[in-house]
Order: sequence, then C-alpha cells, then structure tokens
Amino acid sequence: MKKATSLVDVARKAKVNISTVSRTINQTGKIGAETQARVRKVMRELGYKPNRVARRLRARDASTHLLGLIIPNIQNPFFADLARGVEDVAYKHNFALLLCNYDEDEKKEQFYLDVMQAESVDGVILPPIHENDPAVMQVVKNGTPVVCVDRILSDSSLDKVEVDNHMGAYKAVEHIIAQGHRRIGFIAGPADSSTGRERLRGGKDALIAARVPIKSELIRFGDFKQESGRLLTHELLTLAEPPTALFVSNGLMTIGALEAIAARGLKIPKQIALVGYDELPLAAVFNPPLTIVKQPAYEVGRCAAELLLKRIADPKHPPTSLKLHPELIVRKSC
Amino acid sequence: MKKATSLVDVARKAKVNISTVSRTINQTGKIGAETQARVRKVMRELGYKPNRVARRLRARDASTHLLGLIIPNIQNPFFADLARGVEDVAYKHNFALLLCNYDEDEKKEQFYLDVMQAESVDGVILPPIHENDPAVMQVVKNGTPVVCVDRILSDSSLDKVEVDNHMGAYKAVEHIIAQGHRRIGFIAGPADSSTGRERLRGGKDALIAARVPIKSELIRFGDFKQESGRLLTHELLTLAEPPTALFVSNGLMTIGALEAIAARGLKIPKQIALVGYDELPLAAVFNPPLTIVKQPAYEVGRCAAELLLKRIADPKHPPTSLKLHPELIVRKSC
DNA sequence: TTTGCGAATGCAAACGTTTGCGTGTAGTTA
DNA sequence: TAACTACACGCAAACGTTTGCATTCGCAAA
Repeated sequence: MKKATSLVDVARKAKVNISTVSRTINQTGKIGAETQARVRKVMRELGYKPNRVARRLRARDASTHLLGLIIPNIQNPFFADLARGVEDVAYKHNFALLLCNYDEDEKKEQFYLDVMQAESVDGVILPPIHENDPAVMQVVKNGTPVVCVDRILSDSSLDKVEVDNHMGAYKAVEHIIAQGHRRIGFIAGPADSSTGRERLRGGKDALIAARVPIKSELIRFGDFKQESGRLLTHELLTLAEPPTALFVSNGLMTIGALEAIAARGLKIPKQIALVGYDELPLAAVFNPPLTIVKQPAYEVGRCAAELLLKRIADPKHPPTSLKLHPELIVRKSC
Repeated sequence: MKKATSLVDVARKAKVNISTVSRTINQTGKIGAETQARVRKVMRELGYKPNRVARRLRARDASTHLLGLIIPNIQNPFFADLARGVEDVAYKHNFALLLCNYDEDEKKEQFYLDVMQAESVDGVILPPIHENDPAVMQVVKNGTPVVCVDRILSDSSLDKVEVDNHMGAYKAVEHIIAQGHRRIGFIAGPADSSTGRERLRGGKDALIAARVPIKSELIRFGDFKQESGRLLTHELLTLAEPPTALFVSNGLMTIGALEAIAARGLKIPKQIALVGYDELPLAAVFNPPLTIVKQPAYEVGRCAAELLLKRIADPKHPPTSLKLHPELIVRKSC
C-alpha cells in the first residue's frame, strides 16, 4: 500500500498550515475566500482524498461516515432487500456500510458487535437474536446508536422499525379460512423469537375470530430455515387427517414447504392450498402464482437507516418506533 | 460514544509499558511468560478490545483485517451467494467486510473505490464494470490487492476467479438442441461485458457444432436485469415465427422471461421450452422445475476471498487465475 | 498614539496503536 | 573481574486527522 497524499502534502503545496486545509474541507472556522480557492485547487491537482481512518480515530465524536448492518443471512431475500434499503440511504448520505452475517449464532454476533465498536462505526442496524440480547444491550450502553429491525429488543428506549407480524399472519389465515379451509397447517417460527410468536398469535387470532378450533397437532415450530419448512411440511402431510391448507410463516420455510409438496406430487391449491410469507423472486410467476404476505423489506431498511442517521445527528432525540404494514398478495396458490 | 479501554489503561493496571501490552497481544518481540500472563489477566478484567481504527492508521502495511466487496446488487441471488462465500472465509480469518452495491454505475463504483482506499482496506474483491476499468486500475496501481470475480480485467497481472461462461452457455444450448429444438431464442447479456460476450459465443458455438443456422433475429441483447428479460422475451414471442425454446443468459433476466411467458399463458416446456442461467431460490420446485445452468456462486466468493488473503499475506505471489465450472442442471423446463 | 477587536491562520496536542531503538539486568565467557 | 551476549522491557516517534488556543494583522474607536 503506497502512502496516499495527505493533508501535509496539500498544505505544503498550498503554502498553508494543515489546519487551514482541514478547515476548508470541513467548512469549519473562518478561512479567507482566496485561500480556500487555492487550497481546493491544490487538492484537485494532487487528487487528495481524506483518510477516513485517521478521521475516525481523531474524531470519535464527530461522524465517521460508517454504518454497521448485522443480519442473519444475506442469502435470505428478505434481508437482501432490507440491506439494499439501508445501503441506498447510506450512499445518499455518503456513508459506507459494514455488512455482517451472524447466522443466528451468538458467538458470531458478539464478534461482529466487537468489530463495530473497534471500528467505531457511527451506528448499527440489526435484528437482535432475541428480546434480551445482552451483547446488544452492552453496545447500546457504550453509547453506540442502535436501531432494531424486524425483531425488537425489550429495551424500549431504542429506535426500531418492525413489520406488523400479527397483522400479516392474521390476514393470511383469515384469507385461508375465507377460501373455505378448516384444517389449516401452521408452520410457525421459533417460539423464542418475537416475530415467530407474533405471527403465531396473529394466525390463532384469525382462527378464533372465525370460530375455527385450534388444533395443536396442526401447529409446528420451525427455525425459519428452508430445511425445517420441508421437514415440517412432510410431518403435517403424513398426518392421519392432513391439513387442506398451509400457512408458512417465512420465506425460506416456504421454499422448503414447496419442496415437500413437489416431492409428494401434490397439486396446489387443489390438494393442498398454501399461503407463504415474504416475497420471493419467482413467487409471482410460480405455477400457480404464490399467494403470500409481502413484507416491505426494502422500506424497513430504508426507514431504519434514516432513523439511524437522524439519531446520529441528534442523539437526544426521543426514540422512534415504526411499524410497517405487510400486504397480503392474493394470487393462485390459495 | 464513550471512550473504550485502551492500551494505556491496560498498561497502567498491569504496571508495564504500552508497548509490552501491544507485544503480548501480537506475539511480537520477546516478553516474559509471567508478564504476559499478568497482562492477559488485566485485559480480560478490563474487557479490553483493541481499537481497529488506530491499528489501521498506524500499520497501513500490516494487516488491517478489513476486506472490501463491491458488487452490482446484493438483491441478485448470484451475488448474494457470492457475498456469503466471501464473508464466511473472511469471518474464519477474523476479517470484517465492507459491502457496496454499485449498480453498474461508474459514479458509485468510483465513490466506493475511494472509500476502500480511504478506509485502507487490506484488499478488494469486485467484478469490474468492463474490461478496461480505469478506476479499478488506479486502485491496483496504488498497491491495494484486488481480485476480480465473475468478470475480468484486461490487466492480466491480477488474481481472478471466474466461471467458464463459454462452457455454461454451450452446455445449455447443446442440451436445447438435443431436445430437438431448432429455433432457439437467445437472450444475451450486454455486448460490452465479458460474461455477456462469452456466453453468447458459447451458445453460438453449440449451434455451429450442431450445424444449426444462427439467426440474428433470435438473438437479443439485454442488460442482465429482470425487466429486459421480460421485454425481450415478449419481443421474441411476437415474432412471426417464434422460437420453440429460449436460453436466457442470467438469473434476473430468467425471472423476467418467466413473467412474459406467464403473461402469455404459455405452457413450459410444451409451447416454449426454457433454459435459464443461475440457480434461483424456487427454481427446483418450480412448476415445471427449471432447467438451468448453475454457477458455483458461493464457491466463487470463497475462492476469491482465499486468493485475496493469500495475496495480502504474500504480495509478491504470482497471480492466480481460477476458472470454475458451471453445471447444467436438467430438470423439466427443457 | 494607544487600545480593542474581529478575521484569518498557525501551533501543537490528542486519538490508540505499532515499532525501531535504547537500556538495564542477568548470565556466560575469557 | 571485565567484557559480551541475550533477553525483557521502556521510550518516543509516527500514522493523518480535528480542534482549542494562540498569534498576527489591519482597522476602527478612544
């Protein structure tokens, strides 16, 4: 790595002190107009680019123009969309993005949180592993702005943007019932995740509202990953009295469920109807097109980033809590 | 942002000089065993975490444990997989990852390349916009290790890992011909991208080898994005004599093609056969399951990251060039 | 002429590391 | 005992910024 041109080089060539250069860059302090012009000229000539590392080291209070995003897995389209939302906002404000996949692994989460602090990022966006995530709490205590997405933290003093999970599941199950189904298989998420629980409750509430009895044998708990969707769907379909419709409460598990259904050669929606969660790249052109609950993933990321930037600018700002609405997209699978 | 515990704090409490602490951390220089033990103990007690920013600032030659990844769009599953491959390797070696989406936009690419340098990352992984990317060249000249993925740079002194595009397209078209098709629509990528050109040539070569005449009206050039796949498929299907099979040369455009086909209510493969490029989340369970050319995206990322780490460790190492093999996955769509 | 004052700029410390060099101590050799 | 050597560790500079505190200068007010 060659040494790049630095403040000193510019200062020397422009015959001023480095502080003058610094101030013209940051528009801080009083600098004469013609001096500024000269400095700028030299900067252009030398192709000077401020060193972000040095800047971060010195001014840990000032903005370092670096954001952290810690997500379970970028291969999940939901998080890919979310990440893209964050990135677009970040770019618009000249922020770079540190991206980390923690795979629901607390060890990895801890590692990456440490990295965030060690890199002294301006702020972090993440879905906490569970409501009482001590590692995240610690970061918050250290004074790093944090905004939670998708899942929430019990500490209510944080900015957060979530999607109304209860509503999403409610709409889905309501729709399934409206199609005439009574035996509805429910592939839920982990019981210890807020999203999993809320979607479960939403589904149950829809059942209750329609006076459809809740059968615990029809409810299975997965881990939001593809394989568990496949396995649990098989389980449900081998029941003595199998469900006529399926509600799968996240995107990856929906793929798994489709695998199981395809393996059994079942026709959708005749033999088994299905409502999924999360929009997937091929869902709209699927055969039959998939009825799903669409979460505004990109919007979540966008809002979160904007909240974070706002908080960085004004740390005292009272915490904002956003709840975005999912949308039931009725196609042909149910 | 509270100030974290630093070397000085540790040094003070352990009654040694900061250099001693630094050396015990990095295992450099000679430090007595019992001193090391004492220092380590204090570090644990204080929960000391080295400041990566300061480390990077000081030791721009030493490893800063930060990698940059600049890709067109993380929402493209191909790049999501690739990114994941990079990330896994990075994590295993305690590197963090700076992720950027440049959207095939030279302005953005330039911005992010500047960020990379300003952050003094250890190295960068990217698919160059086109073969003669001056911005990337500049970074290379500055001494930052760069490895190209997916697409290549004319400068052959770089490490690179690509997928054999010619082979992928060849296999695909060969298979289409083997299924008895003679009128084959080809949705190609941009003519000014190496991947686009190589896939086109691969397809043409398969046609030539089978003595199937090449009709230029059946070849359309897209931009590797979904919308162009949709539009061009419509174009091809409105031809007086439409193709009986389609080869779509990337994942996003395949989705678009499927949109067009669905909009026209055509049956796959009876009315129109299709071979896509890139594995997509629902491709295997699609109805019919999609025949596609699968690129080892994760592997590309993994190899690239390993190459990069190797180069960082040994900058003089002669450049390595990897060419991974795509795989034709025959399912039911052709 | 002196004093005061604001505007423009310079000086130097600080951020938290790494590292070349210097120093002290103990052990070895002549 | 003197001279070396090896080892363990301390000192201080350097990385490229930002920023509080001078300092200089010109000019208006007293």
